[in-house]
Amino acid sequence: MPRPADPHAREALLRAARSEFARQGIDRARVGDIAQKAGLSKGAFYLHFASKQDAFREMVQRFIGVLEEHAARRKEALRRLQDELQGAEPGRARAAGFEGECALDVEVLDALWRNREVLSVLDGASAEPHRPLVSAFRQRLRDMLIGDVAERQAEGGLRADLDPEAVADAVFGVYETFGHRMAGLREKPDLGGWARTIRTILYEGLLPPPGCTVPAHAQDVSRRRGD
Amino acid sequence: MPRPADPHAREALLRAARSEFARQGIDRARVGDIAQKAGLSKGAFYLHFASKQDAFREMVQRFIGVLEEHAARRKEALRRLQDELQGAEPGRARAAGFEGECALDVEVLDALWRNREVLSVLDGASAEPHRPLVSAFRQRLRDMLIGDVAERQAEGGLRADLDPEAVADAVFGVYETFGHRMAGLREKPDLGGWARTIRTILYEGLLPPPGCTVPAHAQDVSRRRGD
DNA sequence: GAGTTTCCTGACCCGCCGGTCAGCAAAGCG
DNA sequence: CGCTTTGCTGACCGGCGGGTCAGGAAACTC
Repeated sequence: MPRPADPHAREALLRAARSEFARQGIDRARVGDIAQKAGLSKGAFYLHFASKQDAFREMVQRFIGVLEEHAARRKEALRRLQDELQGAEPGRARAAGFEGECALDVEVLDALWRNREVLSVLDGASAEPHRPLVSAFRQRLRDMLIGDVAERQAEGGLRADLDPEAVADAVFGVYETFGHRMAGLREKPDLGGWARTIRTILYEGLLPPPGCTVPAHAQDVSRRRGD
Repeated sequence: MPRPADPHAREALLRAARSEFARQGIDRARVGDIAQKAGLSKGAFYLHFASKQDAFREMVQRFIGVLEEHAARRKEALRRLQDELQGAEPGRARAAGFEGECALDVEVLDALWRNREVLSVLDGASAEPHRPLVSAFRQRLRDMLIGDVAERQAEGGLRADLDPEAVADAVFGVYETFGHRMAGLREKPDLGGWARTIRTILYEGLLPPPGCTVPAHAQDVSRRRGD
């Protein structure tokens, strides 16, 4: 009669793996330390995973699943929001649309917060032999984002004079930097505030809005200065 | 009479080191391979550097120097541009200012292009024991950027209602993603186009500009949809 | 309680590689 | 050319750690 595997072993090993990967990087993380952290042995690790790299692969695949789930839910929620706001007065629709979208962004940021160790690990895994897996992961996210942007541009929601790939990369970059910020925090930040800031920067840009009290001369010239 | 060191040895070793670091990551890069790539021996490597980590540190410090030099030159060039555009008609000043700034951005992007291997290395060095050095490097860049943003906000060039740290992080994120793009390219991209695209996204945001032909209703609702 | 099967353990093996060092030779002066 | 000093070489050493495996024990059925 076969002995059933400890149902928690695999999860514990994965949790320990990502913690050690985040702390030491994949290459320097030791299987012995991972197993010990999980309360198991090296042999147990190798029962569940073919190799360290295998554990890393599963960690990434799970994270992809999380992000794709969020993307699907967000898409559907945006559609429902759009339907709800039809017929509403443009001003109210705009404000409610913005807040609604920010609320959805908060969910994504929350998922990033809960997976901030994974973000750290992925950060430090851009060289061989991890590169193919991480490149594929990034490209998958990028493709999702590019599709989104192109769709929004086609329906007039985003300016259509910019290359969707460039836009997607800019958006990706902003989220990634905010993801980095999470790595260094002990407590959950104000994700609502982050969502509004990110959305404002991405939608409206960094220039002062029209009607600003700065002298037109100073504004016209310094306005084109950069970061 | 002391034998002078080969004047090219250190440079050759650093070039080889960054190439191998970019390819394999610091931890998996082998000193034997680095030395061989430089046309020298392991012993020669250890004559010039205390350790692999030491070579990495010098690589990062040189890159900081490059970026700081560019930041200083850019600051000075912007000041000169500002003086030149004083008294000019606002419309012309704005357009000329934008193009002038893009030209300066091209120089920064060019520096990133020439150091794209370093960008790759830094990408993959976020775990211990490299973390302190890389975090310090990033924080230094971030501080420069935050200072810039705060200054621009104070003089009305950038909208002042956003946290300068958040703005700096967003800008940093965008440049970083475009830096990533460079890693995968064989030939220099159209940096002028990149500069304009980045500047447009950061200054004006992703929403369609006023006067767009999309129906107001569709625009008002879908306008608040996101990435 | 006995028997069977599988899970888990942790000692072990082997290859790898960072860093060392004895010795060779290049550089340059007198 | 001889001598001195230092740069450079590459064999060597020792520690490390990925992965293996023989054996113990847990799980479960009869």
